[in-house]
Amino acid sequence: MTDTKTRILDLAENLTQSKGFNGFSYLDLAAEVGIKTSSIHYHYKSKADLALALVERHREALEAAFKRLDDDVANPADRLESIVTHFKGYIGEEKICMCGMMAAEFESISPAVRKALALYFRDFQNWLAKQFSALGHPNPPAVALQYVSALEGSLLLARLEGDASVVDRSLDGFVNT
Amino acid sequence: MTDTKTRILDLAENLTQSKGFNGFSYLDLAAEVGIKTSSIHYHYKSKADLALALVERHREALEAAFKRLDDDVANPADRLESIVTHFKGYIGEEKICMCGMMAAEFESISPAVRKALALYFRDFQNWLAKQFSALGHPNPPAVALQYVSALEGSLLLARLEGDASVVDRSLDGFVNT
DNA sequence: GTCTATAGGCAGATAGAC
DNA sequence: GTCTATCTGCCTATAGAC
Repeated sequence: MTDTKTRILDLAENLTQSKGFNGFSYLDLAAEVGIKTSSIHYHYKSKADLALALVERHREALEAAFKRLDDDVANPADRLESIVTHFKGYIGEEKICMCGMMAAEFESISPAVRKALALYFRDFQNWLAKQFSALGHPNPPAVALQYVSALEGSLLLARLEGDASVVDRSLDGFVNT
Repeated sequence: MTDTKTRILDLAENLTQSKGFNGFSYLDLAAEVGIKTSSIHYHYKSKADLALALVERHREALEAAFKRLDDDVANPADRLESIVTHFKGYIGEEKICMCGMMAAEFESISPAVRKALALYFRDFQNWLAKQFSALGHPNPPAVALQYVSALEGSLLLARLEGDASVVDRSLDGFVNT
């Protein structure tokens, strides 16, 4: 039994990934949760507040996922594969990366959310750089940026083509085994 | 003196690149063109019609740009650089690739527009593959996909960071000179 | 926490005059 | 081609009762 506030956030995350943060309304959330829109406002006063909560929780979840991978998976190449598999899973549900979506909606989000988004991608790159470093790459931060760019772009193309293998093929060659 | 229909399309293209296709209204267009919303409807009966016109014109423009580059620029590496410079120019205006933006808005666009978008990216990759082929790459179509993915993703990140060099760095290494 | 009721604004779209 | 006028519907948000 998850509490209402969490259910709202879960739902909002899903909708953002598929339709974009501007692609759903408080009414969509309310209908699905089974309450009224005014009750959604009780939990998140404005939609901008919801956006910030969404990105901040997502960044924490990313950090947690990294920690888990670092603990459970010995090989850096396997860690990368695990992350990619996660993102590939979005395609089957016609979703993309939530933060990639919000980056596309850059013009309509608040400075606070922009900062949180930038932080998300920097965290992502920092962790990737560590993996590439462990794999012996000469310039880990550079490869990390290329990797994130290719991943985010490939998700757009993969959903368009309805083919998750686009993600694999876009990231092929980064890990030389 | 450009005609009204073209001015509408130009304006819609700009707005799509910055705010997204769902981020502007007929009222935005009307105010800027200096006519009423009903007049916009005269030129493009529905917003879905406008979307299709937008993508189809954009694909034709891309083809024309490729033809010009093929004619005017001898070195394939220089052609690629020219294309990248074009996309980098978007960042200063807080814009991204129009078709990348629409790909993010995938869920809210018609099947016809989805098809047109897919065609755009396939054309793009075909031309890129030709350049990589001329440069002696062993697997041109594969590199072409990686290149487009990295380009589209890097535009999202570059605008977020307010730094066009993100695009350069994301595409570094594709052309080995 | 959730409700009812309501506000003010904007969306896409159409009918018909000029 | 452009206008006025208008429709229906949805949006975010708030006040106040329970």
